[in-house]
Amino acid sequence: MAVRPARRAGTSPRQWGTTEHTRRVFLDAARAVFAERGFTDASVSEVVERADLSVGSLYHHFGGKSELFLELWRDHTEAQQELTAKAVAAARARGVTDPFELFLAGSRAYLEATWTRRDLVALFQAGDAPPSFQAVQRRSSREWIRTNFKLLGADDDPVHRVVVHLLTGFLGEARREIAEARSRAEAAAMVEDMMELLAKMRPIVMDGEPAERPG
Amino acid sequence: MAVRPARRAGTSPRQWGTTEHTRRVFLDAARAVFAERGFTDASVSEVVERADLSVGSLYHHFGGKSELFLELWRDHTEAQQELTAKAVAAARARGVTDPFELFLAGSRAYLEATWTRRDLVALFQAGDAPPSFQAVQRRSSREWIRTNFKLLGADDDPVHRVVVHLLTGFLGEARREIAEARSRAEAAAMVEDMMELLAKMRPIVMDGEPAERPG
DNA sequence: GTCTATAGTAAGATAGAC
DNA sequence: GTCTATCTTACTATAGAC
Repeated sequence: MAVRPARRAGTSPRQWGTTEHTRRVFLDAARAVFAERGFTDASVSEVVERADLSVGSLYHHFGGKSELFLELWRDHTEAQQELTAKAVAAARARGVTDPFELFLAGSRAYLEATWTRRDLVALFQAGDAPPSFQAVQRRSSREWIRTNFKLLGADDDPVHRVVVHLLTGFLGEARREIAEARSRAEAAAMVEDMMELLAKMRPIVMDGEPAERPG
Repeated sequence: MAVRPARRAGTSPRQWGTTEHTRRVFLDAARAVFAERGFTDASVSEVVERADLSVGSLYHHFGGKSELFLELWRDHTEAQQELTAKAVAAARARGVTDPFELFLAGSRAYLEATWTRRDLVALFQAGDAPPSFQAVQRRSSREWIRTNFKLLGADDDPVHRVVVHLLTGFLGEARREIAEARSRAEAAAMVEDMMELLAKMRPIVMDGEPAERPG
């Protein structure tokens, strides 16, 4: 933890934080405020107050309330996607080749990561967000499914889009439920239930392709 | 169509609209404005202007922007639910008893109704809505599935909730796609594709129960 | 009971000094 | 890069005519 530069010290020469540090402080404050109040009811002033910085600085770094929210989301999803991609790579290294099995491995990692970040999961799944958010999220998850799991080819027709939505919707809603568990153990049990359900979706997703025989 | 009472006519005695009429005028204006701009970017003033009424009147009848939006949604969903319930009743009258088949019959009617109301479907599916909306919508669709289709019993555990979400999410997303079709014919074709996909969800929804034999 | 006009308030956004 | 002071917009509330 870096110590925040002293402020309001008239005697010492003014010290400024680095851009990276300031952004981090703003994002941490935003996480707390948005998680507590949701997007609409959160005020820029409260974030500023909590960060012990100024409105102008926030606008300098982010451009506004919506952009701050989106930045928080980007941070969060990047971490999640990295985690999932690693799990898929690990499964592949163990010799798994069936695409749906790889998808399941990634999904498990994704669901298991929910509990430790449950405040953010609940926030982004709650639906209270800037106007553009749902569209951004939709684009992002479509891309994510495509690049990580390569299950649905490059087709971009309505039915394929709905299948992708079905998967991301399922995972999102499962996370929402897991985020509300009362203990880490309960959350772990819910992951197992959800994985069982997800496994049943093979015929919908794979659309007639037979499962590969193991080893 | 009732003729709106003349306004700004200094000579004739002032005529007022009835509450019912005024509400209707506001709701029609709100439909146009919200459909064009979404919830956040729509302004109360623009709705008032389009309705050719006053801000105070709007607040008198609805209480605010969010409530106006919710009222519009209620209007819309009530109509949809009635339509769906009728289709299920009709199927039952034809002798259909398999619960999943009844569910399919209702879903078909629901999807087929999309095209003529595509502005509202797109609006409510877009995700730009007052803070409380997603929660309201979630509660409503859960109840709707439960009362109309009686497929999932009274269980209220996480897995069942996710299955319900899977169904409503699927139907909602399917509608979003259908609403964007370029012609009524294209929309009709998409309904068929979506119904085919939905039929594949039987094993997930029915959870092991065998299908009934026809006849 | 219904409507108009107008004032109040809150919060997002910006300008410009340091 | 940071901050304060200020602007602007739009939701909200109310007084009072008809």
